Amino acid sequence: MKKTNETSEAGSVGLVEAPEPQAGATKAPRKPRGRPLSFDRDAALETAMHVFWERGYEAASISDLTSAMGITPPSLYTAFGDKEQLFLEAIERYALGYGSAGARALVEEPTARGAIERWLMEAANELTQPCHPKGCMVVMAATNCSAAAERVQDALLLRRTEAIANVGRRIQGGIDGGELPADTHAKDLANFYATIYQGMSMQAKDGATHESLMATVRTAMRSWPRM
Amino acid sequence: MKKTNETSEAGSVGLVEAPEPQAGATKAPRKPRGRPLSFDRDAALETAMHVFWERGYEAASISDLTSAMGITPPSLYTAFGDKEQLFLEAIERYALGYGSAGARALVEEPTARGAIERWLMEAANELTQPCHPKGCMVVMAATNCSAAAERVQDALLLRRTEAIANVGRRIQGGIDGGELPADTHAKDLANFYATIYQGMSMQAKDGATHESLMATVRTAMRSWPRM
DNA sequence: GTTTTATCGTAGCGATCGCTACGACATATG
DNA sequence: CATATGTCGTAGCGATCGCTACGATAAAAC
Repeated sequence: MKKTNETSEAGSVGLVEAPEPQAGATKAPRKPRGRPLSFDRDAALETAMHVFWERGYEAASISDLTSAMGITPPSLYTAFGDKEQLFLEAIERYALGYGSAGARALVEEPTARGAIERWLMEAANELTQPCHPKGCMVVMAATNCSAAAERVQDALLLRRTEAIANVGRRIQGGIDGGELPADTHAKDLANFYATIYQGMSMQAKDGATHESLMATVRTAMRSWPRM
Repeated sequence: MKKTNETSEAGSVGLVEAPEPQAGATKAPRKPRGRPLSFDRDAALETAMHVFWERGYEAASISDLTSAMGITPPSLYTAFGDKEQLFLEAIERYALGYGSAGARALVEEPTARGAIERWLMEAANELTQPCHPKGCMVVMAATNCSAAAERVQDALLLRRTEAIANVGRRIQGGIDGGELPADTHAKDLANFYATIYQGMSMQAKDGATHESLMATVRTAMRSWPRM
């Protein structure tokens, strides 16, 4: 068996920060034994992410991926395991990059309302950018798949579920802090704004403009509970 | 060439009402020449619709379809043309059946607000029914496809666009009739509630309950413009 | 009855799918 | 140097995809 997953994990961590060689560490950062990869693994993963983002998990064929990444099938399988693992790495990369604005808004904004509003306004901007595929990859990349893609669908569903839970916790914090009425149902409100976000993602894929999504955000904020 | 599309059209019309033999009409309802179909075309189409609804356009294979419909591939191609035409017929059937509640609410309700609210409340019920696939077929059945499915994607996009336009016209009618503030932007408000509907469809596919979607509808109606 | 028309079931077409065997090649280790 | 390790490109595996040729069969037209 080949142990490709080891380097695989290191690669996705390397997106955040380089694996700093600790001074006097026991582990030496020695080079691996055999012939090294002849391509930039990170750049190839970035390209694969865009292909999956554009086409979806199953519609993106190995042929689509390898030609876009500039490598051959054996190289892809050596570096990433198989199609499913490559997709999961691509999703992780997406979540840490393009898809990270929402989580940042939730922890950085002082009020729950400000956090939700910033999340959606930044989404209106990001989902309609012309330099990458429209819509949210976590929402759109595996909506209709065959039974063979169940693991991938479950992974995306888990990410969506956890994101909504984070929104709910932020809202509950607002309730506890007196920002929102005490009788506010945090989960329902979180589901509402998640519904808005997922709907915006589909609208963006259907060609909606940034201005159109911004209007939707403004309208959605009118549903924010009044004290 | 075989002329299967002729009977094809008649079949989808027959969903609404039987082709009544007009008294003294010039066209006699004579039987077709050759060997008749050995299966119920309407029932087979209904089954195909459910398979497409459950799996999506591309993930539903001819093998999936024929085994569910209880027929062989040649019978499918004789009766429906090809996979694309079968899907388009299935979508038409869906729009006239399960997906027709929204259009009905728009024309039947006396107020624009009542129409939108009834549309979404009925959607909350329909999208979560356990006796058929979750979510809206027009929204979900071709979200991530290969380039080969462009025609199908365009057909669904057209249906979504027209549905939103209908909502916009109903809202504009409410503005003109004095039900809504004169400065209300009908298209923006229609896009907002379409975003809600499409988001609800994804939530339903992710396992949301009827009660959860109803809570979202109630929250969304708080965004309705106040006079 | 014969002829014509059209669907039937069997069987399989060419294309593409995800994936890999295999020998050549490039690197670290001894 | 020789050896071990692991990626390289070529070429193609078995499976499935959407779809169809073909002879048999069932109905209407004659």
